[in-house]
Amino acid sequence: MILPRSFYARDTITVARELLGKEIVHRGDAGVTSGIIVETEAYPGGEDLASHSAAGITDRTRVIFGAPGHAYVYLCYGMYWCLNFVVEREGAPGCVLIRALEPLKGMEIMRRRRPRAKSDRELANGPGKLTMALGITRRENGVDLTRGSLTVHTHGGEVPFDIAVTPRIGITKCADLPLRFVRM
DNA sequence: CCGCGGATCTTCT
DNA sequence: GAAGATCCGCGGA
Repeated sequence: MILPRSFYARDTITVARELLGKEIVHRGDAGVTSGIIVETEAYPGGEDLASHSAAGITDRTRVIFGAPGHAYVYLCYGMYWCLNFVVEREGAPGCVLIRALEPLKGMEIMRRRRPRAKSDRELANGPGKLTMALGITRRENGVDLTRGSLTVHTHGGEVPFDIAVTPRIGITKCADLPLRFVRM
């Protein structure tokens, strides 16, 4: 089942936690690839200076202030694409960074896109790696996650799991907030 | 396994 | 003009 827009139209931390265990599916030119979300980070906006939306509405951040259930894709360090999901109600900023996937469908396609991966678990165990594995680039910025080529689904047969909570990785502002969530 | 530095370019100051 | 939500290869333990 595709997650409905109401799933995303909630507070950032709740959505970041509940995205763990869900399946991201991308239908690209090479075929279908997918993976289970195992690591996320919350970027709630507002007082959080680490959130891109702290800069206000700009060409880059406009999508973060828009309707929930859309993708926010940006270029990191000039070389890597990072995938976020827009959350909170329309007009309120908030997004969730997808930091790692457990590869599921289209493993052959992902291996071709990630020639440097020495094992299957290295295919998508990082924010830049998972966009490479799924073939996600600027083209996907702003797309609707409830229809189209990039969607998020429930994943049946999921057994309960623990969630580890830690500070977010690789930031300098608001670096101590416990906003990173990892499926154990 | 761990730490270090280079690559590379968009965005905001 | 500088920083930045990263990755990879290298060298050492």
